[in-house]
Amino acid sequence: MKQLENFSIEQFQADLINWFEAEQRDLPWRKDQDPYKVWVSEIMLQQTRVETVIPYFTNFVTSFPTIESLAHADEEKVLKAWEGLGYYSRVRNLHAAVKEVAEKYDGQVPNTVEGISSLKGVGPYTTGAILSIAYGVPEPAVDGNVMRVLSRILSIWDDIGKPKTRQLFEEIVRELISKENPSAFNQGLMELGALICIPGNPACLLCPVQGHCRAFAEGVQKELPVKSKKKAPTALSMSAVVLKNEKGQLVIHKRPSKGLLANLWEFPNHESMIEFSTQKEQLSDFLKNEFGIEAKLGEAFTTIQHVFSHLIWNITVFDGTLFGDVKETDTVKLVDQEEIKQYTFPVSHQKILKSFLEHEKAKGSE
DNA sequence: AATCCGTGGTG
DNA sequence: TCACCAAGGAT
Repeated sequence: MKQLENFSIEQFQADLINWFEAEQRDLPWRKDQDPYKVWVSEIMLQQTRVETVIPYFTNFVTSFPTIESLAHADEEKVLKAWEGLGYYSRVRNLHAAVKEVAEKYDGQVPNTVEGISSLKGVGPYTTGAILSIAYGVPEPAVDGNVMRVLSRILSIWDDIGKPKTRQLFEEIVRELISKENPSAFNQGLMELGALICIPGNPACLLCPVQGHCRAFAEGVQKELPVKSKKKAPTALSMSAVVLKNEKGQLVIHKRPSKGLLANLWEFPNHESMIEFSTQKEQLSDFLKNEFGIEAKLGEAFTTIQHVFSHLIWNITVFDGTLFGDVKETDTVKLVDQEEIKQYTFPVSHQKILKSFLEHEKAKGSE
């Protein structure tokens, strides 16, 4: 492979692994090599920072310490343990995959590429990560860190935003990886990317493999990796309503099982026209048509902006009072302020609830 | 291949 | 402030 010509592979492996063994962070998923816990950590770490994951991981493996316990756990509780982490299909896929492992593999996480990669939510990166870390199998685990680090070390100018580029790096890692310690090698690359070879201003003076780095030798480390820009998120105008009955209960709705924020609960809301003057009428029609709800809508007591990776919600939030009763179903419920804690809400609707409670409090103290 | 899918931290 | 981003996968 031409990218590795004149590259000292064995010395690089040794320098990287020695550094990792000496300097690696003390992280909760590094206390043992339980394949289940390695798996959970890798799913949580997808597109999510280590500091964010730590408390979620600790709580999750305490609540669901084994494959069996997660396989038999209630869906609502599993989702609740993920609340606020984002990318909620990860936990739905993890739950389904763990059930499959419990049934098909007698609770043993597979140790082959075919077995692991066929599990829901487990792609090329996670396959390599579990195999190398939990089982010591020399498979590449190419994530954003690995592409950034190797782009610099080998001075590779391919766009890491392109799917094809990941395959190139997998081929490179197949030749580069330590067969003796693939776990430390793969984790070392990622740890280096997280601590030293960071985006923007890499700490090259502290780098254990500086002597191997072609980008550093050429002084172009800040130019790498090449990464194409992503499309800007599109803004959406939304209306939402916190509806209360005479008992103080609130109306909540469960989102569909597919798509954005699947299976999470929310306050009734819909996309609305921008004209502020007609928002309340639109919302009133929506409530009647969608839920058969008759209500007296009050004031728009707050506006909330919530930014997703590909969307921006600008939500105008009304309060309101129910007329008569609401037909409760699997997807529409009336809950009091204690019961509501059992339901999983996206952060955007947590903001709505918080704002509503402050609004009520302020009204009450007038 | 390009887009969808969350959230919170950062310079 | 805001553009970028962080241990990706599914479609």
